[in-house]
Amino acid sequence: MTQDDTITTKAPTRRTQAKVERRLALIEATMEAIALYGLSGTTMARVTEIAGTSIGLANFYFENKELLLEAVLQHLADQEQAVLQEHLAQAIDDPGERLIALVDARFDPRVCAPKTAAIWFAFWGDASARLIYRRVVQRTDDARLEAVVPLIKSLLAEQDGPPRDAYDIALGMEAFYDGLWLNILLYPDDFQRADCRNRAVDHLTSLFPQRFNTLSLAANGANQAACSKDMTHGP
Amino acid sequence: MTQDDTITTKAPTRRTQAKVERRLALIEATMEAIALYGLSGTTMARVTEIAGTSIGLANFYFENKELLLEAVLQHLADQEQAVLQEHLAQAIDDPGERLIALVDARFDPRVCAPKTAAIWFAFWGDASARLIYRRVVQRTDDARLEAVVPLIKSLLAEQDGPPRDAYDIALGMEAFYDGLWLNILLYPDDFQRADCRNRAVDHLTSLFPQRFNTLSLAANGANQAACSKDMTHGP
Amino acid sequence: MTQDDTITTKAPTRRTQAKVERRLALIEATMEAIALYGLSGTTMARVTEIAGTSIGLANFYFENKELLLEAVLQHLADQEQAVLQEHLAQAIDDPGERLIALVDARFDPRVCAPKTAAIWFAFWGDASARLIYRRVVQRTDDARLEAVVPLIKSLLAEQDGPPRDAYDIALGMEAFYDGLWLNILLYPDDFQRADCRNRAVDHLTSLFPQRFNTLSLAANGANQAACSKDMTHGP
Amino acid sequence: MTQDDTITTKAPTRRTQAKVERRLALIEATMEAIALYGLSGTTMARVTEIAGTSIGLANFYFENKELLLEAVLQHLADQEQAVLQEHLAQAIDDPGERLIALVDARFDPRVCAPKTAAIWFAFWGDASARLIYRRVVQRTDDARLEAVVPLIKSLLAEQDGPPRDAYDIALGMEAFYDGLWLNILLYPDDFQRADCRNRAVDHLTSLFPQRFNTLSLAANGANQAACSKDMTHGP
DNA sequence: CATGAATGAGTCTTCATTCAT
DNA sequence: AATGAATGAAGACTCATTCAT
Repeated sequence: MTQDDTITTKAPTRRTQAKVERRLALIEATMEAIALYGLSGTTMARVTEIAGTSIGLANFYFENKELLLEAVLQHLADQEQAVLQEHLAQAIDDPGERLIALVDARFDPRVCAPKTAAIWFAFWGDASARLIYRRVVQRTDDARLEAVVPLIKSLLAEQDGPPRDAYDIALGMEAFYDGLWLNILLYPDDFQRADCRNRAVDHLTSLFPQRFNTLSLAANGANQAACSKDMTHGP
Repeated sequence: MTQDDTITTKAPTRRTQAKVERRLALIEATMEAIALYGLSGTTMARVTEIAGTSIGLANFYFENKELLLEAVLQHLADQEQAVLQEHLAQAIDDPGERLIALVDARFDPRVCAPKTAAIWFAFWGDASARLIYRRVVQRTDDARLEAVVPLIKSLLAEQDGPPRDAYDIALGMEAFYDGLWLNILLYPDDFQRADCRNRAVDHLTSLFPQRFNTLSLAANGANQAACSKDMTHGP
Repeated sequence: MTQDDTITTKAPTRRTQAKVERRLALIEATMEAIALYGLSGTTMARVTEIAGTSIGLANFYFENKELLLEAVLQHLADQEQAVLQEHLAQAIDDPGERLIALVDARFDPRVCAPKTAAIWFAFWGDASARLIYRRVVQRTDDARLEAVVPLIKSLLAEQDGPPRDAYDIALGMEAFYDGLWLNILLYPDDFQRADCRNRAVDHLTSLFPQRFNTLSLAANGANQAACSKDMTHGP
Repeated sequence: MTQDDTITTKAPTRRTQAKVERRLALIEATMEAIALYGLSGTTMARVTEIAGTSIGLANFYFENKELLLEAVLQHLADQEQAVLQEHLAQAIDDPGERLIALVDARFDPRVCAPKTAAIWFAFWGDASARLIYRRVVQRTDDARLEAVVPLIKSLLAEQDGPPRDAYDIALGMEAFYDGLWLNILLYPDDFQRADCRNRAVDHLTSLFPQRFNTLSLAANGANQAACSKDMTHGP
C-alpha cells in the first residue's frame, strides 16, 4: 500500500515536472535563437538544436511554432511582472520610491539585457509577430501603465508649475524607457543597462524636480547598486 | 536633391532616368510590403506585384534581395536627411530654434508615420536585418547625433544647476524620440504624430526649463502647425 | 457480454480474455476512425484516442499499423461470414431460398452500413491497402462466390431461354451488390440499406423470372422484415 | 512544311510548352501516381518525378495539392462527358439505342480501364477525398443520371408486367456499372472491359426483355467491336 | 531590357515506431 | 502490461534566384 502510494505519487510528479522543465528549456532555446538569428531566422530546427532535443519534440510540446512564440512572450511578460512585484515589495509606501522601484524593475539585469531587448523588438518589429504580441502581452502592458498613473498623480500634487496630465506623463515615461531599451539593443557598447537606469532616474528628476533632488538621487544610486550585480538567472 | 531636376530635364540620360524611376518604384513597393506584411512576409513576388513589374526585373536592378533592402534603408536615411536639412534651413541661427527644428524634422509627416516606423523597426527588430542597418545607416545616425551635441552645449551654458554631459543628453533625447516612434507604431491610435512632436518639445522644456518657457512653446506650436498638414510625399 | 462478469472473476483465462477484448476494442476504434477520417486520416494516435488506450498498447497488440489494418479486414470478413452462415442456417434447403438468404446476409444491418461500406471502400480505393485486402480477404470472397455458383446452376436448370453461364451470372450478381454498397456509401440518403436489399431481390427476379415471382417476393419481404430491426452490433 | 513542324516542336523545348500542356502533363502524372501508389501514396514528389518536373513547378501551376486533385477529377469528368457525347452523337434517335450508347460510353476504353477505375475509387474510398469528389463531380454525375431517366421511361412504356419506377431503375443501372468497375479494379484479370460492356447489355436485356432481344444484342455486339480496339490515348 | 517559368534548398508539421519508466 | 515522451524520416508548401525566350 505504501509502496503503491510511492509509485503513484512519484511517477506523475516526475513526469509533470519533466514536462514543465522541457517546455521551459524549449522556450529558453527559442529566446536564444531569436537573439542570435532574429525572428525570421528562428527555425524549429535551430531551436531544437539549441535545446538539444529532436524537432518532433518541440511540436509535441507546443503544437505550433506560433504557440511556441506566444509562450516565449508570455514567459517574458511573467518574468517582468515578477521582477516588478519584487522591486515594489522592497520599496516603502511612497509614490516617489515606488516610481524609482518601477525604473529599477524595468532595468533589472534579469529583465533588461541586449538578448531580452532583441526578443521584444523582434516581436514589435515584424508586422505579423506584432499580432501575437498584441494578443498575448498588451493587457499586461496596459495594466502596468495604469499602475503608474496614481503614483504620478501623487507627485504632481506636490509640484508647482502648470497642471500636467498624469496619463500623458506616464505614456512619455514608458516611451522613454522603450527608447532606452532600443538603444541597448542597437548600441550595446554605448548603452549599458546601469547607465540607462540612471538616465531614467534623471528623467524622473527633470519631470519632478522638487521631489527628486540630488540627495535622494544619490541615495537611490546606492540603493540600486545593491541590485546591480548582474546575476544571470541560472538554468 | 535639386540636382534631380537637372537629370529629369536632360534628354540624353533618358535611359538612366527610367532606371532611377524603376529602382525608386521597387524601393517604394518594398516599403509598402514591409509595412503590410512585415520583413519576413516581404517576398520578391509581393514586392514586384505591388510595383507592377516582373520578378526578373527586380533582380536585374538589385542583384539580390539583401541589396534591395539596403537600398530601402538608404532611401529612408536620405529622405530623413533631406527633411532635416530643410527644417534647419528654415530655422534661425539659434541653438534652441535649431533643436526645435530637429524635433520638427524627426516628426515631419514625410518622415514619421506608422508605415515608416514599421520599416525602421523591422530592420531594428531582426537580427540579420540589423546587420544591414548597421552597415548602411549607422554613419548617418552618428552624424546627426553629433550635430546635436554643440546645440545642447550652447543651451547648457545658459542653464543653472549641476553640470550635465551634452553627449549624454543627446543620447537621451534620441532615445526618447525612438521611444515615441515605437509607440506610434504599436499604438497608432493613442500616439498621433503631432502629439508626439509636442511631447518631444515638452521634453526639451523639462531638459532646458530656462530656455523653453511657456511662451516660446506656444510660438513653436504655431510654427509647427504650418508643417503639420499631412502631405503624403508622392512619388 | 454478460460473460464479462464471469471473466473478471475467473483467474485462468483472465489475461487471455482481456487481451482479446483489448484487441477488439482497438479494431473497432480503427473502424470508427476509418469511417470518420478516411484511411489516410486514420493515425495510431486517433485510433488509440477513440479506443481510450495508449499508443504504446496498440503497438504492443498489433506489431505495427499494417497488421492492425489486416486485423480490421479479417474482423469484417469473419463477421460477414458469420452473418452469412446465420442466414443460411435459417433458410430451407432450396436454391432460390438460399440465394435470397445470401442477399439478406449481404444487406444485413450488422454487415451493411455506411460505416462498414466506408471501410471496405477505403481498402479497395487505396492501391497499397488493396494489397492488404488481397492478402486477407480474397480467399473468403472467392469461397463465397463459389458457394453461389451451384445455387445458380440449379435455378438455371429451371429456366427457359438461351443457356447462360452460372459463374458469369454469379460475378454479375456480386458486382451488382458491390455497386449498391458503393451507392450506400456515396449517397446514404438516397440508398437505404433495406431498399437496396429489395433492389437486389428485384435483380434476382429479373435474372430468374420464372423462379422469383411476385408471390415469393412478398413472402421474402416479410421474411426479411424480421431481420431488419437495425441492431447496431455494439460492444 | 515538315521542316516547319520540326522547328516549332524543337525550338520551344520544354519551356515554351503552353501552360495548358504543362497542367495536363501534371494531371496525367497525378493520375499515374494515384493508380500506382494510391491516393495517400501520391506525394507531390512522386507526381513531379513522373511528370519529369521539379516539385516547385507543381505548386506553381496548382497552388495546392487539393487543387491538383480537383483538377484530376475535373479532367476525368470532362473526358467521360466528351466520350458520352461522342457515343450519343453516333447513336440513332431511339431510347434503346441511346441506352446502349450510354453503356458503350461507360465502358469505352478511353474512359474505363483499371487505371481510371483506380482513380475514381481512390476518391470514393477516402472520407476526405470524398468531399473533393462531391464538390467537383457530383453535379455532372447527377446530370448524367437524369439524362437516363427519360430513356428508361420510354422503354418502360413498351414493356408488359407490373409498373416500375424509371428513376429507381436508373439508380440500379448506375449501381451495376459501378459494381462492374469495382471488379475491373479488383480483379482486372477476371473482369475485362469488353466483357463488362456485354454484361451491362445483358443487364439491359433482363431489364427490358421485350426491347433487347438476342438479335439486337448481336448487332450491338458487332457495333461495339468497332470501338473496342484499346486505343490508349497518347500523350 | 523584360518576362515569368523553372528550380530546389529550406521550413513547418505529421506520424509510425521505439523505449525508458 | 501499460504509458506516453522522444525520435526522425517524410510530406506539403515557400521563395530567392536563375535563365531561356
